[in-house]
Amino acid sequence: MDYNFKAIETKWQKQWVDSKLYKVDIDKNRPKFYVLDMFPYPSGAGLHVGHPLGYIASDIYSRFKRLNGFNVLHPMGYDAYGLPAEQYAIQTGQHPAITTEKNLERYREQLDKIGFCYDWDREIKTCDPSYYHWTQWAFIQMFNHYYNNVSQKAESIESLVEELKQNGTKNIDSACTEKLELTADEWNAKSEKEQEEILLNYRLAYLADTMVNWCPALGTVLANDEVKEGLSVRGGHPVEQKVMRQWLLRVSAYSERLLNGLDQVDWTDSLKEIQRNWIGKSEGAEMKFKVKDSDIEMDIFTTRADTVFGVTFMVLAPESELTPLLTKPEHKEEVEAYLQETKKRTERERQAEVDKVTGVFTGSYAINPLSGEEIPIWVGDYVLAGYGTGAVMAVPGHDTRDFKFARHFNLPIIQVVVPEGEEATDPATWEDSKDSKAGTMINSDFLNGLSVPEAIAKTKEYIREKKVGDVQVNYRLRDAIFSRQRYWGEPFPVYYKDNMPQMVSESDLPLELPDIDKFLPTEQGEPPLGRAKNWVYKDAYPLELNTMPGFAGSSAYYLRYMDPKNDTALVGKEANEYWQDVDLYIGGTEHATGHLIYSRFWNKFLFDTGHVIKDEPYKKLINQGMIQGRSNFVYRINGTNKFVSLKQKDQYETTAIHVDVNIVSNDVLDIEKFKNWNPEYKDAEFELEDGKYICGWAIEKMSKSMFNVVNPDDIIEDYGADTLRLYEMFLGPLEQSKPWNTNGIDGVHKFLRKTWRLFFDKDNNISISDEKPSKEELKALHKTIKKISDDIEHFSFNTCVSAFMICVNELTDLKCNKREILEGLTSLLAPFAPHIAEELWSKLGHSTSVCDAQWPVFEASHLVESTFSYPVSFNGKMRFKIDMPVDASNSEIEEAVKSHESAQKWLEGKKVRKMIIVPKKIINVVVG
RNA sequence: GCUCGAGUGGUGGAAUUGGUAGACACGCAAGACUUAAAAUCUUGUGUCCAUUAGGACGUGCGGGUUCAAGUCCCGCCUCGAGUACCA
Repeated sequence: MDYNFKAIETKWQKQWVDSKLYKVDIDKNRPKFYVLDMFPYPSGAGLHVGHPLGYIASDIYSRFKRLNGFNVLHPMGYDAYGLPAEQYAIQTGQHPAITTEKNLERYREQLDKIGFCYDWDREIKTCDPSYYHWTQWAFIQMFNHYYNNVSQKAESIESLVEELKQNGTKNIDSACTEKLELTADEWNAKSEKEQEEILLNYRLAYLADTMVNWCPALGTVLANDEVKEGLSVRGGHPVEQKVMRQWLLRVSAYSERLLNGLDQVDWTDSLKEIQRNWIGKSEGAEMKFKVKDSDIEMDIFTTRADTVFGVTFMVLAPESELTPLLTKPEHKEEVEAYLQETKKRTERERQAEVDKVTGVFTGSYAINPLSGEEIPIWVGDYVLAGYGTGAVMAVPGHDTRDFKFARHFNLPIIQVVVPEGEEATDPATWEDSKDSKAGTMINSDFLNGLSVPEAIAKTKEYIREKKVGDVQVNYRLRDAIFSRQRYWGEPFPVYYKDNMPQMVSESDLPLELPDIDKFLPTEQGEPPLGRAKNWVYKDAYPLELNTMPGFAGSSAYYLRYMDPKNDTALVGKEANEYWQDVDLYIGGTEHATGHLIYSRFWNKFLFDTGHVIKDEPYKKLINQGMIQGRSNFVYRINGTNKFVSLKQKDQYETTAIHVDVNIVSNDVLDIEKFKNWNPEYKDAEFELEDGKYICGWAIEKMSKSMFNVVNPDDIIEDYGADTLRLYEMFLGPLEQSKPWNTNGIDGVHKFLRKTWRLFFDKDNNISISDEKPSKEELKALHKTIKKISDDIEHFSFNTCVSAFMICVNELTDLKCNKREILEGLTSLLAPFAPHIAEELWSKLGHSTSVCDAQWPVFEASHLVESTFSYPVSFNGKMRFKIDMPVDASNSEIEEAVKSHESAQKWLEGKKVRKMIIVPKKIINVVVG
């Protein structure tokens, strides 16, 4: 019996738990290192082989850091609130808490088998009241703060109230829903309720009537990142726009800081780019256009202030407040009909029919503040109410959408920019607008002859001087809608008094989620919490019926891991000062515009209010790739029960049928298992090739319906956890998406067996020599120490596995069983294959865990060679090799090359023009 | 449309700063051991030409820079991801 992975893994997993090997505490004598995985939502399907990829990588890194003397925090928990459990509850009546608990146990069982070094004493569940206590607490803090644009941070609402009392809004520059103008006297004359209403305009957590993404199928509103292409991310149901009174978080207040913070963190460029695009900063000008025969002024935002002389019409969003005000009586009917029509179109239809030009004239005219010209005001649904001011100045000559609109409604087009290398032409002949930002201004009065950037600057200067506008920065980032009309989520710590929201006292937290009999909305259309009995505060005031969204619980969980049992604070000062922030965060890129924005916002808020010491929560972030499925097919001849092998399939009319990948090995079908797989195939016939049935394959999403789901438990059963860990790493670069393919797993399993055999003789007795290792043996080890140390730091785990294979192959060839070498190898291997390493370590005579061994120290002296084998190339093509002493001079090398036997053929009849010698790299002879 | 990333053998992939393209593994082929199978071991395996020796070609395509390009520059093609009437 050789390498018995089952016995070894069971034994050590038990031993680790019993000895609390992975428990961590604050230890001021050692430097800290915090490695975090994005915690999973425990779905009913359990883990498939793709889920642990990132967990294995972070586990390796954690163990590596521990071996290097760091005190490593590596926790795990569950994002336990969520839609699937609730939907299951609606269908079956089963309480989501029960389903969740069941799924969670299954996850734990699967995770335990892989041998992770989590400190389970720090486990977090977002649905646990002792955890969501602090989610509710943070919400209260946000309600009690506003964002001061001058100090660039959150400040208490009391200080704002004080300012309003003293000076009104005069000196206030803050993030708000709407810019208000009030004197102190006006403020002081308001009733308490009116004042509360005004304060909602400033609070960081606020209640407002707002256009929301309403998903009728799910019966709830969704945040922007939960909607893609007009469909809900979960379930793919249509989403419509609707005005509702909802809780929001003023995330937009932090736009600039969220953007700037990206420069301080070590994330991939692509992820930073996704966030930058999502925040969507654009610098431009806000300009006021007076409306003819009216006191109304239209505010518009533009990034192309230079083209203001090319404006030939204005367009309002259908939802704009100005639309009804600017509609003249004789156009009223037409405009109202248009508004009705646009309202009926769903967001999805609107997006699908991007090319369809629609709009209607209001009858009003605006006056161009620069040229004084009168320009018609239209309504069109290509202008969005939610961006900028909900109104645009249309420059059909230089904007594609404006151009289409102008052509469709026969509005004038003026050229004001001549692109580089072109002449001015008649716009009537154009097929498209000229959107280029490089060119020279014409038809633009005082801007004529300037370049576009010069003209933008000059226009901005001009409008400021004349007070017709100002330089303005716009962000695409919206405030996060924070209410969900669901049951399975955190209750808001909010009650209503006189219809105004009030915060539950902090001493009454956590406000626990009540039990209800049915998980559906009430007959009156209230959220499910409307069914809860006694859902009132202090026996008098109704509590909020909405619950918080999924991202609430995941926004500050990394802080809670630092101090998970603290019942007086989210995180205690001592714990926060020791653990500080996450040094390495590993998770999927799908959280780029959701969780990773919200939790950065949440953290910055807590930083502003002095509850945490770091402005950015995640120092380094790595996105592991997605593991796709690799499906297998069998080919049935149509109308028969006969299957033909891959090669022959084109000779017949066949249908490809998905076959369970677990009964296929290296694309060879196990025919007996296939017959038993489905009664339909019991009597199937086969046409083989070379005695085997070869299946076809395709890369598809890993899903039950494609029969391509591979369960880690099965792999562990057949090969062991160490093989699974190594194989997942060996598959390719961590960050790359790739299909799961079990084909190569034999290779890494063989490697582990080969490693085992270095330590044991034929009879499986340990056989270690205490002799001094040879030069070759030392070289093999130290080469590997260097390679592994460097590659782990670069998260290049696949090349680590290769390096181990090379090392073990070399040591096997050298028949090495020297203690010094094998001990070094064992500690190097420990982060990757902890079970076998632990077993070998104990067999080597150690009584402590290999986790606390020393990371081997690389000594360059073992790699020093006296000669180097130079590749010799002629005109860039490698022809032969020549051994030279490393200290050989260039002239010695030149002589040796010229007189070398193999060189004669290449030198014959040619002149050596040059010889390039790169020390310890290459020799290139230029001949001709 | 815009932004970002990637294209290397039959397959997964390696080549970290321009310096031997294809490490390591899978698969395949031949052989050893065995009654047989498994396991293990040995050898070969980019393509084409050549019995061999050897040679030509070769990192999506077309150019360029360089003694030297998978790697740098210019122009394209294909695939993937993100995002979108964002003014």
